[in-house]
Amino acid sequence: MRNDRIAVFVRESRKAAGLTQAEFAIRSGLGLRFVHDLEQGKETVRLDKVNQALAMFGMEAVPGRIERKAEDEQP
Amino acid sequence: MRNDRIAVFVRESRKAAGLTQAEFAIRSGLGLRFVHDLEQGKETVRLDKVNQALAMFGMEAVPGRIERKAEDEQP
DNA sequence: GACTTTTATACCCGAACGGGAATATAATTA
DNA sequence: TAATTATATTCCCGTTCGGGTATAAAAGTC
Repeated sequence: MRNDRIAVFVRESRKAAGLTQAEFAIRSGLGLRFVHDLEQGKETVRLDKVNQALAMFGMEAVPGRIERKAEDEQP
Repeated sequence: MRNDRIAVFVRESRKAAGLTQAEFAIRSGLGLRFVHDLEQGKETVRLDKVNQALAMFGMEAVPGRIERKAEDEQP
């Protein structure tokens, strides 16, 4: 599993909005299965669906510099 | 066609690197067809492939605020 | 600890992605 | 303008996504 940035963003935004995956699926017009997969960081999802989810929060997928997690840093 | 941010970024980065679509396809391990589709802004591409392309420039798909183009602005 | 809600998996299957390769069209260059 | 190179488009087709639904597991509540 990877692609945490988008997965984490969607999950946290959804929770912040007080929605369950099921509710979010309905409101966004996406399938529950997809919402789950997306939040799990599934890498092979389709970009249009990802954007459909991000659009719920005024966001979209854009290029961003890859950044290491703190744990991976060289001391 | 939509998803210009990623499409434009890949196209311009590739050209800046002095690569043709064919060369870029080979180096990135992606299909020529996909590279073309991506640069055309095809929306239904798979995220892992998009990231595979962006990774060539140290980038990845991340959530970003949707921004209108200047032309769409209300005067 | 029993009950309710939410999240995680599984299955079936139509729809569509993407690779490779061939060809057409457009853009560069000599 | 002819020749060369790059980009766009098309075909065949194996692989896989994602919807819907059912169920299991986990998390949260009283």
